[in-house]
Amino acid sequence: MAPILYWMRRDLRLTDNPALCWAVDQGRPVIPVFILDEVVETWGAAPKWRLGLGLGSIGESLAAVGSTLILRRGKALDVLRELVDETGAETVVWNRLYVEDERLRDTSVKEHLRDAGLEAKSFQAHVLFEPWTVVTGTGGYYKVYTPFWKSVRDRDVGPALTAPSSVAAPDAWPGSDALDDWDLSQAMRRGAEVVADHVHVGEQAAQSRLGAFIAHRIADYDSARDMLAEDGTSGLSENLTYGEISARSCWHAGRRAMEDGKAGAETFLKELVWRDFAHHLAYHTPHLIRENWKSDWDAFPWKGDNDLAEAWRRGRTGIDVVDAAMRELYVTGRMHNRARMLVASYLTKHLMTHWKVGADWFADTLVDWDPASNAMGWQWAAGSGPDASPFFRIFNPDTQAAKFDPDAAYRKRWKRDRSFYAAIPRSWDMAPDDRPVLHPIVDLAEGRQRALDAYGQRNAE
DNA sequence: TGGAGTTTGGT
DNA sequence: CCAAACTCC
Repeated sequence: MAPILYWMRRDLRLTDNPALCWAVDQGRPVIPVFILDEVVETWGAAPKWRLGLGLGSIGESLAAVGSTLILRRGKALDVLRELVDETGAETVVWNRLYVEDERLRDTSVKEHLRDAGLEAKSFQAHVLFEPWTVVTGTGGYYKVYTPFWKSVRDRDVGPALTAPSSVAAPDAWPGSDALDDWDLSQAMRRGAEVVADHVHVGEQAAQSRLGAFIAHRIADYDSARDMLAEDGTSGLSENLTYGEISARSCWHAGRRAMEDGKAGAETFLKELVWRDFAHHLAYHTPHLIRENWKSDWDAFPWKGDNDLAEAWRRGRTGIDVVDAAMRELYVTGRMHNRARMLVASYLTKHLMTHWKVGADWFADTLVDWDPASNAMGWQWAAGSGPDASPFFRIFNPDTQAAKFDPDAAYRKRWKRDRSFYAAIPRSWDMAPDDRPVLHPIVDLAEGRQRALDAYGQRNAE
């Protein structure tokens, strides 16, 4: 019986996995494959490293249901063709993605497979609402979040699919690379062993994280999620980006919490929909990822990468909360959402540095990096994006810290955390006895005014 | 999902 | 004197 190739990408789970479920339901052998392909090769260091952990975990999960994850490296289409030749597969299935490089790849793969007489099927799994299904009254796509939210919040997302209890194996497995040979940690030239203490890898970890969040934290989510020192967020971004849990599972959990009268539940649903909105925008306006969404920002006198940006990266700006947040980033591979907004505002406004510099750095260092959310977030902060904060909305890091870190617990925690020195890029050659930056590299009032002046000048032109 | 400076209306 | 309201950036 001809096996089905299941091409895994950002869907490293068994539960609520439409492509996998469909394949299993055909009653034919299924061959799951992950390809280290032309798109994945472009990822930054931390995402690649974290991917390796995720692949290890889903490999074990697949083994537990009688299957095997095949690992191959190469151009996606070439590898799939080879596998078709090797296994006699007549069908290839996958779950859809929406960012341009992924979408161009997938469209081309589908075309070529069908031209070769194969069945190629894709499924919705990564987002709650596919970009082309959310349409404004005038037939366009949404550019502002709130109307987007209102148009989707009452939709039925369908039930989550149960995980297959067994996955039929082919008579013979095609050859597979060894995960260790890919050396996905190679690019991570900083302390992977430090970050490893902070990641929650795999489907089980994701589900228990969701469970704990719903049970203990969602009720206070509204206010607690903004507090820098509190564990008030769901922490699920890391799992969602690799598809270790489905957005739909999170959605159902949030809806149930809302029905149980948990106050913060709707805010959690809104955050899930922000993630969808990012993919909506990335699909309809692919340039969101790399260029100013509003092209009139092309004329803005951004500084490119520069010494101030380097101080920002190294957590040596002299602004306590900014430096703390950058340390949190290296040690944990993540950063509190409020801190992300704050360091992004600081880099783009006070340091007048192009948002791409920050976005690229996040793409290299975050274990929860998501191309759509990252680009949307940075453009929102910079003012160049759709539904963006107006440029004059400049966060004062000290004021923000006073509001969201009132007892300075967050700032103190990361100032004192010595593991930072083991977690930073080795090339930085920084040591605990380095003299701390006590004086801000840019005065907050001056930086704010300089940014406002540049904005005013640009508007006057 | 602002901040800073000013006005206002209460003490 | 102070905080809420308001305005401009």
